[in-house]
Amino acid sequence: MTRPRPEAPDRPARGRRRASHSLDAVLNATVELLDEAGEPALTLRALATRLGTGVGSIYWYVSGKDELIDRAIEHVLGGVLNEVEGQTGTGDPIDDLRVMAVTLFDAIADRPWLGARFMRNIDVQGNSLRLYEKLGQVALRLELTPLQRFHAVSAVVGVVASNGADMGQEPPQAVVDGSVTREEFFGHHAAAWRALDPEEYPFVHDIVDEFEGHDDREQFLAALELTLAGLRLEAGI
Amino acid sequence: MTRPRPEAPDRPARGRRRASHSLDAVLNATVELLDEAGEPALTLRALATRLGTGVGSIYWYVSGKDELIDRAIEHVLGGVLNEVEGQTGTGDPIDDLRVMAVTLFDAIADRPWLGARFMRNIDVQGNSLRLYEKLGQVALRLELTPLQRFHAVSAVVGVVASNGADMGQEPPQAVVDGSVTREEFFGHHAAAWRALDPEEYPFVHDIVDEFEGHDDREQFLAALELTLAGLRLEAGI
DNA sequence: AGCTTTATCGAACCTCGTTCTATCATGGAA
DNA sequence: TTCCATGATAGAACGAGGTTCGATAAAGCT
Repeated sequence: MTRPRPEAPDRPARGRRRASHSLDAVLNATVELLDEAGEPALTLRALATRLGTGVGSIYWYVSGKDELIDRAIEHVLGGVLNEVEGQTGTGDPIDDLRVMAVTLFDAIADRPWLGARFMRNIDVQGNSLRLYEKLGQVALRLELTPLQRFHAVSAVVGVVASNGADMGQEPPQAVVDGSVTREEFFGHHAAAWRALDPEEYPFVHDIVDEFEGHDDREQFLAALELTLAGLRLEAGI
Repeated sequence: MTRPRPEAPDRPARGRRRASHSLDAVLNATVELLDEAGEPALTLRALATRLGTGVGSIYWYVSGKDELIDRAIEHVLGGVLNEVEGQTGTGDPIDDLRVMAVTLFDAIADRPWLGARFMRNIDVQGNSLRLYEKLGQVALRLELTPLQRFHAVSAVVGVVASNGADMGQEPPQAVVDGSVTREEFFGHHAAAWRALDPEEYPFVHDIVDEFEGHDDREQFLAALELTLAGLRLEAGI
């Protein structure tokens, strides 16, 4: 986690006199498109159409599609940050970490496209850095060396990102046309797994039932719990 | 983790009489391109040129780029599987899990492009499933419920994938032109972090030294250790 | 009134994945 | 041997997408 970005020379805050579009409008429309149909739906032409403008205009606010997405992520992360800031309890640090991690995860679950890039690049200044900091401040309350703390926070972010990224890739047809439900989709594969040789695939047979009815959130919570338990042990509390 | 693929109707094994190209050749060239310059370098035209053939030919072996990459991953995962199969010790299950996870991670570190898609889609039949199974067989030696086992293996895979995916996105210019070394790159951002208000960003200041000199592998090992410690606790050993 | 900066627009360009059609070799059937 | 189905190849053409460019207008400044 926490790899910085090459540099994003933020445009000088110019006075938007009669701004028909402004960066905010572009970002809002971007988020709309992403929410509605995920990353593939976000094309510059579609965005321009929605904004009632030309493609070229977008390039005045943003250097390209990459920056567009990065800025959109920062945009929605602002909301998440507010949510997280409201819940910095003063109780057990591990419990606080859990609450914050779950909040992050739920935000991603709501916007699967976030999962793909989430927290992969922490800019200097920005909401992702602030989120990282907020998480870390809880870790400051643990009796750890700075290195241990760095690793601890990275690990927690990793669990969120890893399980969150998973949500970003739902089965394609199931969503588009409703021909196959999620149950059918997983059921189909579970059946294939059950058909495997039990001698050769004992583990797959052992967990196929759990796989068939598995819930992404529970899976995330379980992974988080393991990491937090290890952390509690390391901190000796 | 472990989301199955929509279905890959594997082409019937036809006799390759005087096969000038064969699926293997295509896959090898694909892996070469990916190794040399990552995913963006893999275009069908570049692949065709390297094979000394036309783009259309590739489509005879593979249904499209997606399947091409999936098959390429399966291709290299075969080697990883062999490595892993040689080291299924009979000692402490947790130790065995660690060894296998580290082997997986190192394989990804060698081929950063693997990180992005690694284990995101576990096909029915295939090396990724076999790897998953191998990991799981170790977990079978732990006193856990099937659900706990399912979550445990998913968590371990998640740690590998999450930290492995991180390697898949090194700073771009640093590799292309050697104008900026890795040290300079991280040093630059560390400096920016140090310039932040210590009151507002106490955690960032606490760990900035560790960040500046951080090592991806150590970070992965630390995260893995936390998960394994939690697992050991859960299994009561 | 000029001139510069800010902002907009869409045509044109280029790359890429994919499709389509033409073509050739091979191998068995007649 | 001849002929056709099949295996296999090649590359032109299509369409979608990101990005560049030049033209243009509106707003501020001198």
